[in-house]
Amino acid sequence: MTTIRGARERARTEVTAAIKDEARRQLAAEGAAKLSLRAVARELGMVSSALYRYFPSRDDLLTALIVDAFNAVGSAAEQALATADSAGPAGPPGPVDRWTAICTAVRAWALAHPHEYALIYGSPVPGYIAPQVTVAPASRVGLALISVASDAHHAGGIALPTLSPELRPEAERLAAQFAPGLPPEVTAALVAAWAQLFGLISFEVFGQFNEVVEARDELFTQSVRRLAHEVGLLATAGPTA
Amino acid sequence: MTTIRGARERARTEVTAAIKDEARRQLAAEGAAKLSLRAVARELGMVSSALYRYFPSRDDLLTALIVDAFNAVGSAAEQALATADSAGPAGPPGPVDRWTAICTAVRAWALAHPHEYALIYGSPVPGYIAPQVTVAPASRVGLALISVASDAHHAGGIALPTLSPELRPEAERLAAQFAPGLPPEVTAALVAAWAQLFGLISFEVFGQFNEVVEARDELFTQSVRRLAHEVGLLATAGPTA
DNA sequence: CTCAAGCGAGAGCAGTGCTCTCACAAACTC
DNA sequence: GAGTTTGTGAGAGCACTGCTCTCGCTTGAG
Repeated sequence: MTTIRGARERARTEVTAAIKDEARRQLAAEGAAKLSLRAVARELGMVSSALYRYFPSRDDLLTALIVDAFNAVGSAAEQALATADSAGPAGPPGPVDRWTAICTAVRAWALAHPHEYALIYGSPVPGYIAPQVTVAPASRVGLALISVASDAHHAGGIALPTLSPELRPEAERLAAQFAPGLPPEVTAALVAAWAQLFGLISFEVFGQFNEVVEARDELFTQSVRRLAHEVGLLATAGPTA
Repeated sequence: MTTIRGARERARTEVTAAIKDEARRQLAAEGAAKLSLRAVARELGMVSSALYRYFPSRDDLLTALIVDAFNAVGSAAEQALATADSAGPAGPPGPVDRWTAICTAVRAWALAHPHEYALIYGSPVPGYIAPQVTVAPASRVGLALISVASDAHHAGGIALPTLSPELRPEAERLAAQFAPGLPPEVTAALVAAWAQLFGLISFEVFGQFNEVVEARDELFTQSVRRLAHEVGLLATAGPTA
């Protein structure tokens, strides 16, 4: 896979990585709106036009950063789930704890990288339309949440939420498309919980809780457990028990 | 109050309104990032430097638009609550219906004004710090939600949610600061529901539901009723019954 | 060894927010 | 009513921005 193809290609990947690193630095310092190609080039000791050899436009640079951010938060979620499953001193964790592990990891990543979080879960850039390459990385967190519900379901550790008749067709469509084998009651609740989870995180990251909520850890933890309950997850019963 | 002070002041308020109108038009067309003072001035037939007589900087124009947006969504919420209370063919509406009226109105406003919504509930502008004048308009939706819970509580139509011991001190602080007379169990759940409500709306407005959720009306309605239930609101019992 | 491809430098275009000075006109004072 | 203060618009200019184009140099493949 990573066969060295020559000095030129190696230099190219190195410069590409350096550009993205510097861009990420400016992103963290000033935000996406003030990300300037010229400033990146200046900091890297090259001239602005040279950057266009690596990224055809500013939006393409942003796309690369968006994909990286989605992958970062996605792998944070996946790793949190993995370590929660492995480091079990008292047996395998229950579905609620697995759910909480993912949510907590996403929140921690968001608080550690607010500008990258804003890039992917904040206001969309006006003319910018997310290219197809972003959808797979973007769905990693959602898939992790689905897997928790799916494992719990197969282990019998799930209680079906109520589902209004109006929402049932949509729930069945969602189940068929994203979580085959999961009851529609669960998938509908899952999608809602997914959005509400990011509502909690966004309000904290974007400062809406400033001067309002102080004990944010505690509020988040309680809310996430409630969301798990809404989805139907039960505190007892390990994923494979 | 609005005594006409002379032609000069009248012209000033007129021009100020025209600038904000044109800026709002550009906001709706292109988004906040592409809002250009020069373009606004061009459209209004004046020179760019003249705009600085009315708004000291681009950020000040944005602040004015932000305040207007908060007031717009706030009054939409308040009016929705008022009409829900007045137009009752079958007696006064229950707390859940009052809650749903507010949430639905906020969502409708957000979908109708996506860029203004992004301005106030999306990623914060990097260097921009919300001045004090924004906090009162910003809290109107929250206050409307609180009033629904408060009315229900005084009418005995509320069921106390569970409250973890870790969150209790914060909940009591919130109750004392924002909703005197409301039980801490309710205020904690209320704040969480507030954030989760905007999570649902933001995911829809910002396109996170694209290619995922189709029946958004139904999902929103069910989720909002669940949130009302989480806060402790009961479907029965009118606000003053 | 040759030659096309990749690359950086530089100039340049159209646009941006913002500052400054200058001239004019309205509004207030005496 | 004359004179002065104050608000206002126009214009030039500064330091930026994203982006395009051309020009040479270097590199690696044929």
